[in-house]
Amino acid sequence: MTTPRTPTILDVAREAGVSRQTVTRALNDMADIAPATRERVVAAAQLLGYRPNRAAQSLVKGSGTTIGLLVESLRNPYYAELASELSRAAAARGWGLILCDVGYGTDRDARLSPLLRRVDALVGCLPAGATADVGVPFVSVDNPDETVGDATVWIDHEAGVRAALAHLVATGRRSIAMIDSGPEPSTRCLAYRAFLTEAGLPWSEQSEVRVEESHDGGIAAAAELLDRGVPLDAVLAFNDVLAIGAMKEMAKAGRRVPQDVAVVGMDGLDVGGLVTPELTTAATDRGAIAAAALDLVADLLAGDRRRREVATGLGESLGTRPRRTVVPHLEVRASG
Amino acid sequence: MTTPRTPTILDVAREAGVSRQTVTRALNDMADIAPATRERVVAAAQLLGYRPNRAAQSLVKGSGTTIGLLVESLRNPYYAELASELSRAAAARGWGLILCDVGYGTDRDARLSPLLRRVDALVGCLPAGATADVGVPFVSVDNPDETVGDATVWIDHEAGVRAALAHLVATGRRSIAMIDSGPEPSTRCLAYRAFLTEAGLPWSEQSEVRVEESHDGGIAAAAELLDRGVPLDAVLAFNDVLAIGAMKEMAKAGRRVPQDVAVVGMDGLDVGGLVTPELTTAATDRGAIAAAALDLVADLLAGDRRRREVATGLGESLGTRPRRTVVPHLEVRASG
DNA sequence: TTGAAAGCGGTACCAA
DNA sequence: TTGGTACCGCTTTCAA
Repeated sequence: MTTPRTPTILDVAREAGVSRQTVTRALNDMADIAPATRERVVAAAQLLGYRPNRAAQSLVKGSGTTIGLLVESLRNPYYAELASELSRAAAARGWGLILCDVGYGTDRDARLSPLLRRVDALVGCLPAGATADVGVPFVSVDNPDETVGDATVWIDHEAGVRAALAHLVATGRRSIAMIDSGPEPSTRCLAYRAFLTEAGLPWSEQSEVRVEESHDGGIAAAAELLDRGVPLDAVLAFNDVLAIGAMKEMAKAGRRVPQDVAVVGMDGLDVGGLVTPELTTAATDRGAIAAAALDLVADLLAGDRRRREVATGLGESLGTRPRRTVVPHLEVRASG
Repeated sequence: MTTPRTPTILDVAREAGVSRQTVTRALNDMADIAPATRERVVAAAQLLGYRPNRAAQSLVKGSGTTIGLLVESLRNPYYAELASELSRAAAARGWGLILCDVGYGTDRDARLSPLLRRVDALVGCLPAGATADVGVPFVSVDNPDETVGDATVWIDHEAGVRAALAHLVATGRRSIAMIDSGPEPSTRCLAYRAFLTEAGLPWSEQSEVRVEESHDGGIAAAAELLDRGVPLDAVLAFNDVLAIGAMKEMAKAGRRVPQDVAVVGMDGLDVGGLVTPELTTAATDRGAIAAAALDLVADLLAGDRRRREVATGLGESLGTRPRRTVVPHLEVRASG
């Protein structure tokens, strides 16, 4: 038994006894077609299970922009909220957004390559130095390593850290530890040190813990801090996920939050509102981050065009478009 | 100044002084091309900012499957976790997954239509009777209304409810309320009633609250239950998000959870592990749900083919493939 | 109202 | 090692 290939517009035309243009007219609700003819065509298409070939359609109409979103895992609420914003921002521009949940650890590249042949550009939120040279424009979001990608959305975490610490100081805290993430002191951590110094607050190596960026990491960090037995009336965490883990461990160890020790996170995730007490956090505007990322993608896509104009002697000059957008922090959102 | 149109392979060929096939060879790392020629071509492509047209490429090579994922909002952790699984399952099949975060309320269709011209099928997780007749195969996930979509992933919530209630009863609870969602009693709610009856446990209309499916809904529901002043030593919630809201409100009202009142959710979301105490929940296997959904998509896509065979007299018979996959619940995950 | 022909931008096969 | 040519499936323009 021969498997018939998937039917094309020609098959429908043959079946309906008309030409292919007539099929197009019928199936696309165009004018100038006799109702009877249309019905016959529609019936034929239905019978054959015809569905227009998307690639052919795109080829002739222009394919529209599709971008890929790279995240470690959508189970991390930070990425989930960002993806939500990006999806809407993309939809607003009429762009498609292909999701690539690369997952922690392994075969990043394996998951990546099938994606690359489908997108015009990539927006990525990957911590490590992964994903260097893909073939398409690449906008990295909140990546401390600015050498990654063709453009960067940079979040002003220094301001966020200062706001968070100012809040703690204003509420009378003096022994403030920091839960940092990553092998090296982050920008946030450096800002933390600078603030403490300027404010004349105590700091020592014992004030900092460095853990993996996860809920469990937050738990481990809090346990470690308590273990050290140093004075501690507040903790600033690298982000909300860590902060929530820390809060949980503090409570488990019998410390009252925030009476005994205040915990402040960064990001302003929804989950911060689910826990008790609600998490105090230096929030970022993920809508703005998403918008900035898509603007950069648009710039990059347009930049190719501009570069071409110059190359062909038609353009004026390249014009130095910023390849780095700085997104500010919002106010500190204190818990009830 | 004329804006040059985006360069095609022909432009590169002209620039490099070769034929277009040679360009293809050079750019696709194919054999049988002189290194010098390749370099020249690559340079020309680089100069022109050439990038192959995806649509054209797809047209000639076969476009590969791309599916769309419809969710209310990725800010709802349930959808986020499901999207994560679906993304990976799709990647494993070499499929692309376009995300459509339709958002609550408004312009669903507006967000939907640009998506439809990009996908071969749709997987949707929409509660209301939205999105009836899209032009592509549609698999609805966990939708109580089975008339929606061409196939359904059905979750055996009845078993989940029974397991959850059995757990409560085993720990000595007798006055068990239910927080339900939606205007009508859900399947879960009916299962709840049946279980109570069979177990000889008390039930009255006062035992149920019906609220909007959100964290705030959970808060409101708990407040309402407490207001009623009926006996209450346990609450079963329609899902984890509601349960977490309820837990929070209970604690706020001075009820100890779980000593005074136990709260059980359904879903088994990660967030259940973030709150204190950790949420007890009747978990589902979202990996299985995702796999089932993609299997159904594959069936649907293949079904078109089969239908065609029959229509053209080549196929045997349609064969009644199930259009509804039932995914079981996992065990109840009790808190510490 | 319908049909014929010319592309859209690539890749593949065969001949040079 | 390279180029010529057909063709992928659809839409659009122009005639009939």
